[in-house]
Amino acid sequence: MSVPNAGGGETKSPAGTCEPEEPRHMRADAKRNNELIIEAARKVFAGQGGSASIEAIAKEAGVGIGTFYRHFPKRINLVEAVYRDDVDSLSQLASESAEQLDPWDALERWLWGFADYARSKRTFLNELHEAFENNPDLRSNSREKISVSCSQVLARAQEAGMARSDINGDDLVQLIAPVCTNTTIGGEQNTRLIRMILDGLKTLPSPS
Amino acid sequence: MSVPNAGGGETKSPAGTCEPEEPRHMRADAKRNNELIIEAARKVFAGQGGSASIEAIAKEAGVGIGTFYRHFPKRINLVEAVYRDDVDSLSQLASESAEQLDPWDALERWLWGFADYARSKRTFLNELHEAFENNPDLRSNSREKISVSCSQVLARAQEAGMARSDINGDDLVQLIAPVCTNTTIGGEQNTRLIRMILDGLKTLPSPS
DNA sequence: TGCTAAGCGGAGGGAGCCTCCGTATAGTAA
DNA sequence: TTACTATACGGAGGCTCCCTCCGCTTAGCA
Repeated sequence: MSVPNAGGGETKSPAGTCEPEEPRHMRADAKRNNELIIEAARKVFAGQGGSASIEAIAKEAGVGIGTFYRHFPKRINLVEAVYRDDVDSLSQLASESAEQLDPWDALERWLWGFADYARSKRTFLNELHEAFENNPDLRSNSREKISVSCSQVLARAQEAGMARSDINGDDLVQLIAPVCTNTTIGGEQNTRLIRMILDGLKTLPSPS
Repeated sequence: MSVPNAGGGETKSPAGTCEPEEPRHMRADAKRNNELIIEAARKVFAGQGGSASIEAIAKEAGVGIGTFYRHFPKRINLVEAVYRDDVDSLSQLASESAEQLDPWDALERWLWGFADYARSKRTFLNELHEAFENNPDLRSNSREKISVSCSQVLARAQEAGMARSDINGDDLVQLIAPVCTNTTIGGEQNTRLIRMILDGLKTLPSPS
């Protein structure tokens, strides 16, 4: 969950020097609205694309414009928050799947989750690109997190002999992401291609 | 020179089926304004970035808003026109250089011209990306044109024994473009890197 | 020289972004 | 429970930008 304005201070007060262990209390209503806005933004971006108006997002979230801007002073802050939240969800999905499912099912569930994530980025690639430019760490940190999550479920399946071992998490992510973000690949084709990748992943490498 | 609304018809009339040999007469003032707008847009985009206002561009061009929209009904049409014009300039530069200069100087001059072109794209990469999405042919056609131009000057230098022969136009473009579009590379560093590439290009391949 | 298709230009409607500030309330202390 | 206040809410309104519309102007032609 990303809370750019956490700390509740006025916009003018310096926020850079706060002690990290004491993230300053946030009122329950503020926290709830923050989550509502991110959830609404995800929905509206998916429906209307990344250029959707802030008014529409605030309305969908059921909050006023003023509240919106208190939480996300710049539009880019919102894009970033939605993205961070998506990436965090993927990390969580990896942990949950690993706890609850057998190794192959956990891997498959995570990969489908990742495919959903990647597909959802198609509608606001430009905005995301801008967010990356605005904050270079965002890209590298997220990439790292995703790679770790993928490796987590993949390694478990590999150790159980359920997935081929000549591929790593990064490879897999690089293989699936483009298939999902490419706008010329339709939904049905996308699903078929990912199924094929999964089948390949399940197969032992052919002797060269 | 790109003239999206050439033919002077109403916006509603279909423009896709025109005969290429008879581009329908365009009044001299219209042609002049079209060129003025593209030139102004290049200047304003370079100074203010791709999100510069259309008002600013029209003002720089010395034309009214109405005139602007007669020439470029959508903002994206302008981005496309500027880009096409840039690419055409590169083609022209290749031909001119080949006529006027010795093979190596022609190659070098074209490559510096290409570097300028690529650098100028940094300020409106997002807009360009949008234009490519809007019109997929734009990307492939432009890439092809640039590749041809580069090959034209490169081949001449190679035939004269002034440039190594184990590299082709596409390679060279792919090598230089990222160095120029990368926003983390400063102007001075950029120049040094390109000089180094040029030196490498002049050198015979080392035996492996 | 006069005609007219083509082009010019800017007022103004509409939409979106963001600020400002009066009102409401969660959390706390007594 | 009550009273207090730091924190948060919300929307009117100012600003900017996009684009349309339509009356005025003029290049090019007969």
